[in-house]
Amino acid sequence: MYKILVVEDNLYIQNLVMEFLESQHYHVEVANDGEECLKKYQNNNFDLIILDIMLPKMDGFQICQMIRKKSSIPIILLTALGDEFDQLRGFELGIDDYITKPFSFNILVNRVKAVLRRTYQEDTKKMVFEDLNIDVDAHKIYIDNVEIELTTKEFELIILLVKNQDKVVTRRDILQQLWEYDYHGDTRVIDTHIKNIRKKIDRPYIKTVKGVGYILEK
Amino acid sequence: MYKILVVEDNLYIQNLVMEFLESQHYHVEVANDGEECLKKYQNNNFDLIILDIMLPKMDGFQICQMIRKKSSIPIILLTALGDEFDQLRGFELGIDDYITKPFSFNILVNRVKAVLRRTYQEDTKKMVFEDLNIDVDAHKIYIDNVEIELTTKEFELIILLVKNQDKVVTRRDILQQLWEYDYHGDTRVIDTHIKNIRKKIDRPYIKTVKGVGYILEK
DNA sequence: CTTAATTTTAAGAGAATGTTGAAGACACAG
DNA sequence: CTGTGTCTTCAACATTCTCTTAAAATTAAG
Repeated sequence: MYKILVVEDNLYIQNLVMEFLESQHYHVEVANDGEECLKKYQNNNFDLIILDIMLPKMDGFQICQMIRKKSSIPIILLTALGDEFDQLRGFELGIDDYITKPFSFNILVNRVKAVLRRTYQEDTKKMVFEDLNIDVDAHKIYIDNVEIELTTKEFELIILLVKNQDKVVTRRDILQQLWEYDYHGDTRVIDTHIKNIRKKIDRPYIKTVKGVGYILEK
Repeated sequence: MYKILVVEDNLYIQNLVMEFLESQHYHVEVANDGEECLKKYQNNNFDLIILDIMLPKMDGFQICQMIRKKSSIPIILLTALGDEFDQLRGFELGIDDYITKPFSFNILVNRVKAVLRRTYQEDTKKMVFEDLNIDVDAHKIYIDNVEIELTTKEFELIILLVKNQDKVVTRRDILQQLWEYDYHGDTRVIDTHIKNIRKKIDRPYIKTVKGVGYILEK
C-alpha cells in the first residue's frame, strides 16, 4: 500500500484530501507545516509527498529544495489560483506534477495515480515467477497451484522480490519498503524472514548476494 | 447508470459533491437554485435529487413540496449545522434522508447508496458461495438449504464477504461499507460480529488474514 | 590455512492482533 | 413505559507474528 504525506495547513483541505486518498486505499499522513513535514519525512518512508506552496514558516519551495537534497521521492505541489507559481521553477526543483486549487477529486486521484505509476510501476493484482503465483487481492500464494501460508511480512517480502525479479533487491531497499525507517544499526530481521520463507518455499530459490541483498532464482 | 441532480448554490460544495459522486460512477447534473432545479427536473429523468435547504429565491422545503406534487423521486436534503431543520417536517414532506454539513465523503456516498438501494433495490436478488445461498430481497440465508437466522449487521457483513469472495475484505473496507466511520480509532465491533456469525455458520469458513481483514474459504 | 566479514539459524522475548463472553447502550414494538 | 432483541464496548485472554540475540556456518580475501 502506498504511503502519502500530505502537507497542508488548512485543516479543512487537509482533511478532505486525506479522506479522498484513503477512500482509494492509500495510507495517508498529514503535516501542518514544513518543520513537521521534514520530521515525518525522515522518520517514515513515503512513496509520495503532496505539498502546499503556501505554508507557515517555510514555503513549499524551500521544503522541496531540502527534500531534494536527499531524495528523489515524487512530489506534487498544490498551488492556489492566485499564487504566483512559476512552473519552470517548479520543475527545476524537481516537482513531478502540480495541481491548482480548487481542484477536483478526480484530478487529484488521477495525478496521484499517474505519478505513482510513473515512479513505481503500480501493482498488478496477480504476479508470477516461474511456478510461483501470487494473488495479491486474496493475499494468497501458490506453488504449483498448492497454496502456501505466509505471514504478512513474509508475503510483502516475497512480493518485493517478485516485483524486482530481474534485479538484486538490496537490504536497504527491503528495509525502506517494508519497514518505517532505516535501522541504521544492523539488524537481522530480514535474514530471519528470509529464513522462514525458505522453510516454506524451496523453489524459486532465494539467492543471497553477499554484501548486497537477495534475488530470486529458478 | 443512476442520474443524480444536485441542487446547491455554493459552487465549491456543488463541485465537490459532483466530483464525489462521479467518482462513484453516478451521472451528475447540477442546479444553482430552485428554478433551475425544477426546470432540469422536468426535462430529464433523474433517479435521485440532493437538495440544499438554503437556496436563493426558493428554499429546499418549497422545492421539495413542488416536486412531491408530481413524483416520489427520492430526495436527500443537505442541511448546515446551524440551520433550523425540523426532522419531522422533513419527513412529512417526503424526504428520504438528510445529511448535515459538513459531511464526509463516506457519509454522502453511503446515504446515496442506501437510498438508491431502498428505492430501486440495487442489489442482485441472489448470491451464492459454495453451499451458502443468500436471498437478498427476502433477507434470508441458507446453508444446504437450511435457513439460518442472522441479524441485520450480520447479514450485511456476510453479503459483503460473499460479494468480494475472491479477495480479502479489509477492516477498513468493512467499516466504510457497513458503518459511517472513518477508520482511525480502533474498535472491535467487526470482530464481535464475525464471532457471532461464526457461531451460526461454520461453513463457508470466515478466514482471518491477520493484520488485513477477512476472506471466505470453502 | 587463517582471519574477518557476513549470513544463517534456532530459540525465545516481546509486540501486535484477534477472540471471546459479559454487560451496557440503544432501538423498536407492543 | 417496558421488554426483547440487537448492537456496541470493554477487558481478559489466546494466538500468532515480529524482532532480538547469540552461536554456528559460510564465504571472500589475504
